[in-house]
Amino acid sequence: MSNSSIQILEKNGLSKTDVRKKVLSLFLDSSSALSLPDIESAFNKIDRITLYRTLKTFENKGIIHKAIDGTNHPKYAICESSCSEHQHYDNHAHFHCLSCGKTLCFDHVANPALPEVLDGYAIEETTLILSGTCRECLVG
Amino acid sequence: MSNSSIQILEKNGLSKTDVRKKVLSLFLDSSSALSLPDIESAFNKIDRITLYRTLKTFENKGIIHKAIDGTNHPKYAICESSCSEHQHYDNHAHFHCLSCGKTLCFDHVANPALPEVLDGYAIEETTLILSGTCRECLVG
DNA sequence: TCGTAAATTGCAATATTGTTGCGAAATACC
DNA sequence: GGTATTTCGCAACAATATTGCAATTTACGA
Repeated sequence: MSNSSIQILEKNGLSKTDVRKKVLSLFLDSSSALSLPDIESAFNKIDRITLYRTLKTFENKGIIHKAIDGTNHPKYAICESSCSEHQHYDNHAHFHCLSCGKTLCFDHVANPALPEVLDGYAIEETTLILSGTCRECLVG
Repeated sequence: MSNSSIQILEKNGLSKTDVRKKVLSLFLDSSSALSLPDIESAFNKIDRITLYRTLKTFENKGIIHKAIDGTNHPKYAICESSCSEHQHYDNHAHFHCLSCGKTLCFDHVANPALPEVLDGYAIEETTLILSGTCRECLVG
């Protein structure tokens, strides 16, 4: 259990409970976005309901963000350090591997910028999903 | 019940059942993408399981396509006429209204083109979601 | 138009995913 | 160390999705 998970909890004014420390460590150690079942199966015994609430708390605080990958199953990943309770700045694309199912943050690919108004529609946010085959699966 | 729904069924070699004709008409008449509950509530009595299967059949045949809008709830819309059982060509963005929840096809906004390989990842498809406030809600 | 084979529908049962309330336990803090 | 507050974990429940199977409907040749 890394030290930084405790630091993150402190920084965000969250109490340092076992569940939070464990889940946060998992995110810090993981290179891909995690779904609720992913997290559940990473521990031998963890309450699903607590997990829902923990993820919601983390998301509200700007510690993790939803990684939209088009699968209709929410996944989460650690946020940029600039994210806060008040605003997320995770303006990057996510890559979804159709072979292994993993979803990764592509921090180096920004979501496209669009005019604020398009055909009378107010565009507040853009989300870009890339899908294909990841490096590991290509090497296979 | 429009005539074209029957034509579409014939073109795709599907038997012309009541459910299929009704659901297809609804799609043809609708300006926005439809979720399963949307369709369910449009008719006074329709079996949910049949609906799941009908949508899957239509999707496989290239009659409708999933409109990914980041909500984790699948929605569907009528495909381009060029779509077939073998290949979908619906390469456009979808707009999701955060106010009324409706999702629309933005046929005039193409999904971004990306290199086939990026950092060792094979990109097979890109998906673009625009979210904001739709025309109707802005006026509203 | 009728009869039969094949496909589709709708019900039952079940699995999966997500939510709410509340008492028990853990944490924060004096 | 003791107490107020927060969090956890169980129970119950709601919503969403899937599978098997018998009954109905459709397609189609006679």
